[in-house]
Amino acid sequence: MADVARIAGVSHQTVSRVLNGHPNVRASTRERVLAAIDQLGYRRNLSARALVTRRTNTLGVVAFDTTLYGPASTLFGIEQAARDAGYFVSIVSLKTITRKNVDEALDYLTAQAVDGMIAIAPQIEAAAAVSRVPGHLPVVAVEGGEAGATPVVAVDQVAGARLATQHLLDLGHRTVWHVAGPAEWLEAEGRTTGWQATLEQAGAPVPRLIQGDWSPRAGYEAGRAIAADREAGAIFVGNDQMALGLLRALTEAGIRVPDDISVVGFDDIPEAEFFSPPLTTVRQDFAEVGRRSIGLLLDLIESGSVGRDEHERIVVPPTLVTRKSTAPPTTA
Amino acid sequence: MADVARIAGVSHQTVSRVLNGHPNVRASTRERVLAAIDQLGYRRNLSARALVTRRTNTLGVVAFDTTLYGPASTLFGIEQAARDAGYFVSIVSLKTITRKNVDEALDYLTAQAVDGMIAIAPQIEAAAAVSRVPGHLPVVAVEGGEAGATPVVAVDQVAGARLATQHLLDLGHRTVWHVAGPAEWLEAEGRTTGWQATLEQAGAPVPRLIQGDWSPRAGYEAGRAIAADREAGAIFVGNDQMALGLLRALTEAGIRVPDDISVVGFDDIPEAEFFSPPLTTVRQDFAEVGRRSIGLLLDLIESGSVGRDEHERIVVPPTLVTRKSTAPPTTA
DNA sequence: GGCTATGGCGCATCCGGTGCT
DNA sequence: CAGCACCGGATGCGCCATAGC
Repeated sequence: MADVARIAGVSHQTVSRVLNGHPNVRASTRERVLAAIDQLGYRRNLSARALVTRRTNTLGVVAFDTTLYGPASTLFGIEQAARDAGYFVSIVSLKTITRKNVDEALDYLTAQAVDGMIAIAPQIEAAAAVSRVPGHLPVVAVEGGEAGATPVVAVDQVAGARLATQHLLDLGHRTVWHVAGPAEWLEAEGRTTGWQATLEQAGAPVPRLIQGDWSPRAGYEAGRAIAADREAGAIFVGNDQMALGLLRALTEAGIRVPDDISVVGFDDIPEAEFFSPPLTTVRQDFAEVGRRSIGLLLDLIESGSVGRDEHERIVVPPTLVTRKSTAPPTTA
Repeated sequence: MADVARIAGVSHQTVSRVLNGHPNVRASTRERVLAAIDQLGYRRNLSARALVTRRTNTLGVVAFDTTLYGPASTLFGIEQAARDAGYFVSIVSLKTITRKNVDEALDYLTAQAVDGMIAIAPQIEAAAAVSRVPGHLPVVAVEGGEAGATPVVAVDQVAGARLATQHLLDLGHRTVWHVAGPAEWLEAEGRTTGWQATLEQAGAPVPRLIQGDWSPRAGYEAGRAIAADREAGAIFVGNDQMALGLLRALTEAGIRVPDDISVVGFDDIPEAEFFSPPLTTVRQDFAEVGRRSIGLLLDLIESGSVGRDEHERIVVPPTLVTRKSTAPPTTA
């Protein structure tokens, strides 16, 4: 910066003023400074800047299993939005969620002195951990639960499940079975809730819940069980991956979809359209979730508040994508 | 830090020494300092530290379409390895690759004064851009090409394609068709090369290449074309997603896999095992790629070299995963 | 060997100074 | 002479390194 000042024939503080868009600089002076900066290829030292401003211009993100389509997409949206807003993003992705794990991750980001944090906290344990971050640090939970005093941005899982269940009911199915995600996941919980509520509201019987773990394998096993007892005519599966496994199991058992059984998934992964048959599913707008969470976080940061007073909750609506895996029941 | 020093009854210098694991500190003093740190919940200011050490302890990663399984997995591996090594990671993910795009991303990370960079550069354009980063900054390209003087860590695409093609040949197929990824992708290029070389080596005819773009839709269209002219008996598809679309198209056309046509994919995404039929494919160890690239980058950083003298290239071997989508040809 | 004092990293910012209207 | 636009000197952020005790 001293060099720039010398070349431009001004003091280094004038350079600083130009850099920070301060008003009290004559246009011609600004030009000269800019020219010198350009000539030298100068870039200011962000560490020094952070030292005095006490802001690192970095946002921390804790994510879980970014190998899955949902988290990866959300992360992607977050990163885009943050960069557009001029923030750097530092990420920690965890394969498994344990209390220790999450605490370490939050600690890690705190050590880095991020200006704010986003935790993709789809599990109960993670959501709880989020509420333990140092009190002065703005935090937004994505897909977090109601618990704790952290602002949340989430897709409306209950509404999504209602969409799926109602769709099957509307087609004329007597009831709808459900293959759920793991119990610790808030999303699984929301979807189960929506499914059950819709059935009860319609006066339909609520079949026993089938537990899965999001994996295609779990879906496959659920499919085999369903194929074995031949009770179900319509199934709402907790995510598309499990739906894939389930379709596979039904195919192997000689059960035709949608002729014998209708299937609805959740997520609308890019592959879903090419399943056999193409999957009717519930689409989540992950990019929007990313954008909204960054928006909320930046509001908190810029307002200087920590946002834990009035627990804000932004909900993004999902939509139903109808394809070929659902049809009216064949009255046998 | 001054507070810690006061509580411990030493100078702030001694605190610094304890923090940096300096040897010349009496054990009892160290204890006192540690106790004081603990009591105050003190964390050192990394900006201040970076200012004087000129190292930010941050690694930059540029990735493309982290929504896809491959990039997401690689990124995950990188992040894990970096964190294990005590580095923060700052990411930029790009949806599309243009020269401008990539340059901006690299610029962005440079501005952040990262200690080193990893560019997941699977496209020719991206690989070229990588060679333009400021000369003093250590860079490793993942999935980059031979061009430029940047060290590279990559899965051996040619070998993978050979595995796939040879497998089909060994089953007795007269030749193997190939649905390739987009031409600008180095991975697509490598796979095509391996496929063609294997055919030529075996004295098998080389069918015309079918172009795809990695998407299930492209695979679907390729599948329709193949179903229409009924020439192919064995197909090596450039990735699993396209293979899914292709399987779908074949199914619709009443072609049975593997009875009528054998299909091999590439990637081994988690869903592949549950395709109809379960897909024989080539597995890439993305986590290993992530680890190796971080290892290489840290070597460069710690050796103070920039590593552009002897263009190192680390190659990770892929493996064939045999499932149900391939079988000997039915001699009709 | 075990410790303390001093200086400086590169920046922003307060405050005070110059020249002009 | 008041008031403004513009600019520079000094100071300190929290840390590490060097020299000294």
